[in-house]
Amino acid sequence: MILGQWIGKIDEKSRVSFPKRFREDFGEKLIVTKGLDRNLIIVSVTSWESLLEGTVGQSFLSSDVRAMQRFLLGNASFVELDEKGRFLLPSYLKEHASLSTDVVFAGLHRFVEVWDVKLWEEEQSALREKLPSVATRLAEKERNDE
Amino acid sequence: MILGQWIGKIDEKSRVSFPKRFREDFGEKLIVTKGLDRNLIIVSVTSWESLLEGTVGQSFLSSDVRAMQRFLLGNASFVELDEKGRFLLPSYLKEHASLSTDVVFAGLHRFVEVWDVKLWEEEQSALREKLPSVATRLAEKERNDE
DNA sequence: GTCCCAGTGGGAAAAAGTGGGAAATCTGCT
DNA sequence: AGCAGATTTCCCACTTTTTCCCACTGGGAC
Repeated sequence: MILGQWIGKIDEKSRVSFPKRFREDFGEKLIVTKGLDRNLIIVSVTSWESLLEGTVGQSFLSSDVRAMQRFLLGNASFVELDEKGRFLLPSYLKEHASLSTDVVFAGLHRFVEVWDVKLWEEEQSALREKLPSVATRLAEKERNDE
Repeated sequence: MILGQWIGKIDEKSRVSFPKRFREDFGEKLIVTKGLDRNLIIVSVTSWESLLEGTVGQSFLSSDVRAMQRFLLGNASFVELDEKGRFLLPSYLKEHASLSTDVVFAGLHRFVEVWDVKLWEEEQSALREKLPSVATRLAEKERNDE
């Protein structure tokens, strides 16, 4: 179970330390990709592959398949940690998440999210406002699914 | 698994660097052809035939198959990389994808797409809008296929 | 305090990317 | 056939990026 948060830095060479506590779960090789919000997602190679099942094998004649592939595969990046546990962050990902220097790594069960500190804090305070209604909707959904 | 993106340039002589990270998977000899959108597709010689299965591998008695053959095969160009990993881009392909100087290479599992940077960004933001519905349709399709 | 380790920063060599000259080849025209 | 202009190929030079180290810092344990 991956959880907790950690604050790290991006240096001039776009290197980022991957939190030590997550390293044993993920290994030395990671997949970094765009998140659905202004953030990044890091997953291990093994869970990445299971995520892709059923989408990438299909024919490129379908425009839906092409769209999904462009999002899932085109935006992803395969990175390896150096001996100090750092990896190189591609610039297109850095831009997508508006990362400057200080970033937050948040463990979310099966994957890790990366946020710019500032945006993370904004998200947190926004969360405080909307959490009650979110909880209500989730509860309704759960009831309907049964 | 081919994934990730990279930005390259087309120089005055219509030469383009093929990203290093893709080179080991593709080798020195590539096939470049028109994509179904405003883009190009690059395939390795070895996976070219398997990629075509299900598209042009079918009977030539079907006029749809013939049409697709004309598009994919008729527009294909066989190129070789120079010692610096560059290849020459035929002008009819350059025009098809509206390429100017900066292009994006996106790795999509078995092949690479080439886009003009501007068009790629537009595609990305369009993707953002339609991704939820795309995901739903793909999930439904998968359920029906079972 | 000292030791140790995770994290951070940076130098320098190597590799990759970019640009362009000049020879070689091709093309069309007289 | 022979020439002129354009295109392609081969090669070299410069710039930027990446990679591989090594050194420093700061906090926690002893």
